[in-house]
Amino acid sequence: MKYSSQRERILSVVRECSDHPTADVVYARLRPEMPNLSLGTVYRNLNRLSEIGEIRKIPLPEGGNRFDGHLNPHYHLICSQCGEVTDCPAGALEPLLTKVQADTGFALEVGQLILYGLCSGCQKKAKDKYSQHT
Amino acid sequence: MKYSSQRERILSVVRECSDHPTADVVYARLRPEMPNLSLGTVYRNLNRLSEIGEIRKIPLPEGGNRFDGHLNPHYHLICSQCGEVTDCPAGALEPLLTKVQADTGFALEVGQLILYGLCSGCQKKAKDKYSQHT
DNA sequence: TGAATAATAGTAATTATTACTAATTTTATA
DNA sequence: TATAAAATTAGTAATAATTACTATTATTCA
Repeated sequence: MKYSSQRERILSVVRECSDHPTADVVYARLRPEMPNLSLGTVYRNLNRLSEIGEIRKIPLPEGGNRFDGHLNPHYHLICSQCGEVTDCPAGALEPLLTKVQADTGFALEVGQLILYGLCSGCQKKAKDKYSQHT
Repeated sequence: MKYSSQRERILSVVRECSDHPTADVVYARLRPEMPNLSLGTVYRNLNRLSEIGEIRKIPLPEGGNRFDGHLNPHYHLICSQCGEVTDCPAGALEPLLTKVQADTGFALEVGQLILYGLCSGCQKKAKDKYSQHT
């Protein structure tokens, strides 16, 4: 793989952001400094970087992908309501992963462990909505 | 929600198949008996059925969704290589769900617990590939 | 330095999905 | 049972995210 300044900046942006940007967001953030950067280049490089393990790809339940430049073992919680992606340290999950592996023969990728549910904010909102009617 | 024969058949097909079909597959399976069924109708109904909890939507990492008509508590293992979706009983994971919930305040949807990794078949293939060079 | 190769920009194409609208079906009621 | 209101459908057009294509540009290493 040859060096390219575009790829270097794309990697930097993903590493510096902690908000799990989409390809589009990475593109928007780089446009000011690289006015003729192409969106296709962003997609191509995000995919290659995640293939070689420099970053992680996070598929969203509602479609689309986000990217994560932090490689420390952690998993992702995605809120089905607001779409927020939260990081959680993987530590507590190690025994579980071992168990799933033993039970199923499936080699789990910790970086791809994604849990869907409702974040505490949206749980509260949902509760408040119901209590209006009581 | 009003009754419709299309929705009834769509639900049946998803319940009868254990292969987690996509909207496209459901459509293809119903076409012979309902020649002017519309793909949009299939999408609309699969989404509504999953909203009301009659079926489950399974987002794939590579994009696209699959659907599951089996509501017993289980989670899904998705192979990053071949895309195969395997069911696993949720029993083994209960402690995990409790722990994640306690740690993060995140209300996990068991039906949306999706683990990505390599299935045993693809692990074997990958291993065989490497051993050619040794 | 310069040939070989990889990467890019810009555009077109693809894929899964949703939106739109007129016609049809369902349902509750007279 | 007829019928009016509302939901649903078929068929088509539109959208969104992503990939493919190609001529040009940048990198590499001999």
